[in-house]
Amino acid sequence: MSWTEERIATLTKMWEGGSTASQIADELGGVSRNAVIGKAHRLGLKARPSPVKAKDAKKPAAKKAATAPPAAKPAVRKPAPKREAAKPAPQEEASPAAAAPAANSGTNSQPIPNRQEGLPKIVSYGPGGFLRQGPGDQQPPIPPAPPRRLVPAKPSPEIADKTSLLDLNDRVCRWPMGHPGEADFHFCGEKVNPGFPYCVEHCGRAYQAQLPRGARRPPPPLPFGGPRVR
DNA sequence: CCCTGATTCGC
DNA sequence: GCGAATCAGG
Repeated sequence: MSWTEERIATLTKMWEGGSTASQIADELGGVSRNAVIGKAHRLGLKARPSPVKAKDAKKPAAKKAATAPPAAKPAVRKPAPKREAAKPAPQEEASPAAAAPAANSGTNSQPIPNRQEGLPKIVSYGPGGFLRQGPGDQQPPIPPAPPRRLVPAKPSPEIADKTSLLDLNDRVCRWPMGHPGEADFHFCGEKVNPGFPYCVEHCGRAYQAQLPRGARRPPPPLPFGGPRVR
């Protein structure tokens, strides 16, 4: 399985959208969680609330006994030995500075509460790999009010005033037109169905019944030949 | 235990 | 460039 443009696009969107690497890997299929993380890092998009504490001011360069540790370098990663022997250097540095009262106590603010707290919320992704939220995430009622007919694509008049990523706000339809990365990729841009991220027309397409992640097999009939080609 | 992301390093 | 193995925190 290779990293095509679309797979990378989906990975990027989901990663930035707050999905976990496992979810992304599951969605993409054919790749492991580690592959997703590795790719994300290679793409340069990292920095997300990670469980491992963010060491700062300390040198983490004691991991693999980097430069020239005196002998005893296990080096090779064996397939299945027990834990790698030894963390060689305890690395003791006596904090010399007397004062340094560290007045950075209030700098811990992570504006990223974007995590499912065990809720069975269903998060899936639309045609362009864009976050698609369930109706319950917005406002419980409000029937999508299906349109009379579904026209293939007739959102904005011309591509001249097409809705770009920067033009998105919570009043215009975020339905992607085309594929990310393409020259004329844009968004629907219609006035949204109040309470939804899409216009009335695209709500009818976005909010089709989505099975839980486990029992989901055939992708729903999405337009534009969505990114998932399994 | 489970989960998470980070990192390393052989391929 | 890729990703399994590994690490490390929650």
